[in-house]
Amino acid sequence: MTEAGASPKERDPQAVSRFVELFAGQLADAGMARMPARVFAALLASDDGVLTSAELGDQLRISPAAVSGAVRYLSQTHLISREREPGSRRERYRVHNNQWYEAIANREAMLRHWQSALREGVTAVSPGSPAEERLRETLEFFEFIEVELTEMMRRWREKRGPAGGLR
Amino acid sequence: MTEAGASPKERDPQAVSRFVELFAGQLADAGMARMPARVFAALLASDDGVLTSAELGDQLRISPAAVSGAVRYLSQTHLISREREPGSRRERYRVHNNQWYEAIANREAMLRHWQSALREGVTAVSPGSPAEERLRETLEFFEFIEVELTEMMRRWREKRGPAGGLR
DNA sequence: CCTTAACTTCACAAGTTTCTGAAAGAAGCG
DNA sequence: CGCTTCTTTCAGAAACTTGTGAAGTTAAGG
Repeated sequence: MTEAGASPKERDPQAVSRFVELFAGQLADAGMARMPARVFAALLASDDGVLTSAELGDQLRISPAAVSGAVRYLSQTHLISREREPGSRRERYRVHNNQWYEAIANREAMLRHWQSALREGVTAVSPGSPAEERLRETLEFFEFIEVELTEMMRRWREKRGPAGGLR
Repeated sequence: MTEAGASPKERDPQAVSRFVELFAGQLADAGMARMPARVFAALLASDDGVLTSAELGDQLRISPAAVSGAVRYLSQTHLISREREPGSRRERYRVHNNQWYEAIANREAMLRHWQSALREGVTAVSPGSPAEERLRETLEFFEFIEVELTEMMRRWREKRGPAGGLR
């Protein structure tokens, strides 16, 4: 009854691994570096959203060094947090159930950079030219996006839990 | 009076080039390949939004081969269109004033891929587990985003011109 | 139809990124 | 305190990416 078959009652490690690699590949296509993407996907699919360094290295068949690099990146960008297993020297890494997509959706820093580059562009072209109008309009678009994204995330939070953000 | 100085009355090629490289760098950080990003930025900052292959190679100091590769990518993704200069064998490339940001904002294909990966993930983990809930919620988030993005772009079009989309 | 200008394709060299093994660095536990 | 277990850092090998030159293809214009 533990064999492969339709509608498994239990976690299917092979299928999970397939998902992890597939989803990680898509994160990578979207610009995330390969190892961080794999580690993040593995955590997403883990039972409790928590894995140790050793478990990660094991599942993904990567060296401790690779795990180290990946989790450093992920915790710097607040996609995961590290915690120490009490009474052990093992580190555990956890996905934030209710915050990680905000981190993804929130490209505020990026938008600001784009905006500032565009302001520079506006001053470089001839006043009154089509180029100037084009750049101004693009700038307005990014300002629009910035406001919209903020509101969108507010709506998501509301929809999720009128109770509040933490779970 | 055509020298460098404060508030130039005319287009300042050096400043434009600085903008092009800066903005292209940011597009590259966001995941666009280097050459397409530079070509696209150059078109954005060009006076009429139109440049020939030769002009592009000239301004960016890249080979015809590099131009060719970049414009192929850009026109495949509908960020620019190619047109033939009538009575000449030169090709011209043009940014779409009112559509290119839609192309950027419209990550529908990407969202669909993420969603389908997540659906696969949901079936791989144990039913009723926290993992299942986590993946389901993530899936819902992306479904939410998809709807929101569509509405956001509709609002942008409205705001731009009640007149209509073409200019 | 031949010439020639323009664009495209392709193989490869140069440059960059990525992951590993090895060694060094922390920190629990006796 | 020192032993042991885990994590981090770092230099370098391997893999991948990128842009070029050169050859090939297309089509305008004589």
